[in-house]
Formats: sequence, C-alpha cells, structure tokens
Amino acid sequence: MFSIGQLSKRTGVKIPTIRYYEQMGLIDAPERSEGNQRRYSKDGLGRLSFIRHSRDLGFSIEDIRGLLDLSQHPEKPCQDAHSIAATHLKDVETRIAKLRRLERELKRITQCDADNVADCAVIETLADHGLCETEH
Amino acid sequence: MFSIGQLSKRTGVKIPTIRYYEQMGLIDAPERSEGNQRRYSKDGLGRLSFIRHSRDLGFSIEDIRGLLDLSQHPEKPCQDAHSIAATHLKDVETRIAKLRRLERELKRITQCDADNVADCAVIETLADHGLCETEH
DNA sequence: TATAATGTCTCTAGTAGCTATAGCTTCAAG
DNA sequence: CTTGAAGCTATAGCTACTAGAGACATTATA
Repeated sequence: MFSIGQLSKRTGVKIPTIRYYEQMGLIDAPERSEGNQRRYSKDGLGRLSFIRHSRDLGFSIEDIRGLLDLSQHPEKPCQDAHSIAATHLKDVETRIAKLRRLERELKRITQCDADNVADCAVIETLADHGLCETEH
Repeated sequence: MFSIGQLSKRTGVKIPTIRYYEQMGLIDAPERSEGNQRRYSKDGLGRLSFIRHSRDLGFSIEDIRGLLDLSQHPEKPCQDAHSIAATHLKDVETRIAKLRRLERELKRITQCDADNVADCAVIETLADHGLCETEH
C-alpha cells in the first residue's frame, strides 16, 4: 500500500496531477485509510506508470484512455493501439516539420547585427510579412 | 476604416481573437461607429499584422507585448528584441529535440506486427518503461 | 423605403493538462 | 503528547483561444 506521496515519488507524477487523473477517471479511486487518505495498490502503481509513460510519449489523455482500456484486454486485436500510435506519430512529425520552419526563420532573423530598433531585422521582419523567406 | 470582419480577412486573425487581443491589451481599443461597432485604422491593421506574424513564429503573447513595445521606439537599442528572439529560438530547438526523440520511439514501437494486445509492442512499451530505447 | 441577409455586439463558458492556494485534518516520529 | 510533514477538499488560475446565445447594426436588394 502506498500513500499518494509515495506513488508520486515512484512514478514521477506530481500529487495534484494524480488527483486530477482520478477526477478525470483515468485511474480508479483507490481505497482510503481510516482518516480518508488515499492508499494505492501495486496495480494502481502500474496503471499510473503506464499513464506517465504515455504522457512522456506525448499521448493525449483521451488517447491514453483508449490505450489503458486496450491494455486491460490482452486477448483483443491491437489494431486500435497501432492506429492511435500511428496517428500520434504523424502528429509529432507534423509538429517537427512546423518547428523546423520556425527554427530556420528565427535563425535568420536573429542574425541581425543592428544597434537599434529602427534597423533591427527581428522587428522589421515581424512588421512586414513580405520579408520572410519561407511560408508559415 | 475597416470593420472587424475586414480586418480579420486582411490579417487572417479570427474575429473573436481580435477582440481577445483587445481585451488582453495587445491592441488598442479602436474607435466605434455610431452603432458601437469597431472601426480600425491602417495603424490598427499594421499592429495586428505584426501580432499575427509574431504568433506565426510562435512568440508568446507576453513576448509580443515586449516586441510591440520595442517596435514603437525605433531609436532604442534592439538588444531586448534579440534576446527575446534568441530565447524563443532556443525554446524551439529544445522542443524539436524532444519531439525527435518521441518520433524515434514512436516509430520503433509502431513497427510491432503482433495480432493481439498481449504481444503488442505499443502496449508493452507503455506498460514497462524499461523497454524504452531512449530516455524521455 | 421596407425587408432580408449578413455582420457585429457583449457575456459566459469551454478547451487541455495541469498548477496553486486556502483552510482544514491526519499521520508518524520523538 | 506534541509537533511537523503530509494529505484532504474545493476553488481559481494558467495559455491562447473558440463557441454559443441573444440582441443590435449595417448593407443589399426589391
């Protein structure tokens, strides 16, 4: 049996976040001590680790809901899990592509060596979209 | 003079967003028509374009507040603008690095060709952090 | 000029995924 | 038995918007 603090330390999920997950129905409400404090089983620990790890990989709460549900049914086909993961991968790839365009543009404009705002490439570029090299 | 709808079309910023920016003090409250509708000048258009463009480059509202303020004072040195942009660039680079680690991991786990959840690499990896190749 | 269609107004609440605060109670160590 | 850390609930706040309701304004057409 773990207290919420112990669970937090073991999983790296902050205490208010654990309570938030419970509220969202992502983890079951655990048993309580006589004094009404949460007491978690190993199962609860496993479930929270799963969530933590999924969040680390950037899955949304809703995705995780689906993945957790699947993980409870080992006999089911895993198409759904694959499709959740594949969709998420695509999303990550899209975000990377976008950020790399930003990176390129930001690198370009931060090369400005002007002294004052009047000649500053950063400000100038922001003020005039026509000065951009790339579309975004 | 532009109505809010015209401003929206010209800048690509949605109407509720324009009102939101006004509320946030990012743009000045414009004049009003007799019937209390917003009427914008060319200046307002320029300012909103600046904001739009800055948002496109991923600057936060607070960053933009600073950048807008600087842009009003062309005689000032532009160190601050550079530092805002440089910090943002670093942030973008960090996010790219993180997303690429995710991408790698997601690619790896989605290669699973199992049929059911019991053997599925996606679920297995999420359940057991020890199976990850990279840290995240 | 009347009317219909479109545009705009304010206000409130909702989105994701937490985080912070206040004011209280419980637990564990000495 | 006391004290300090840990836990409880409930509410509000964060970013950057977006959506909806219900009323009013403007513009285009008949």
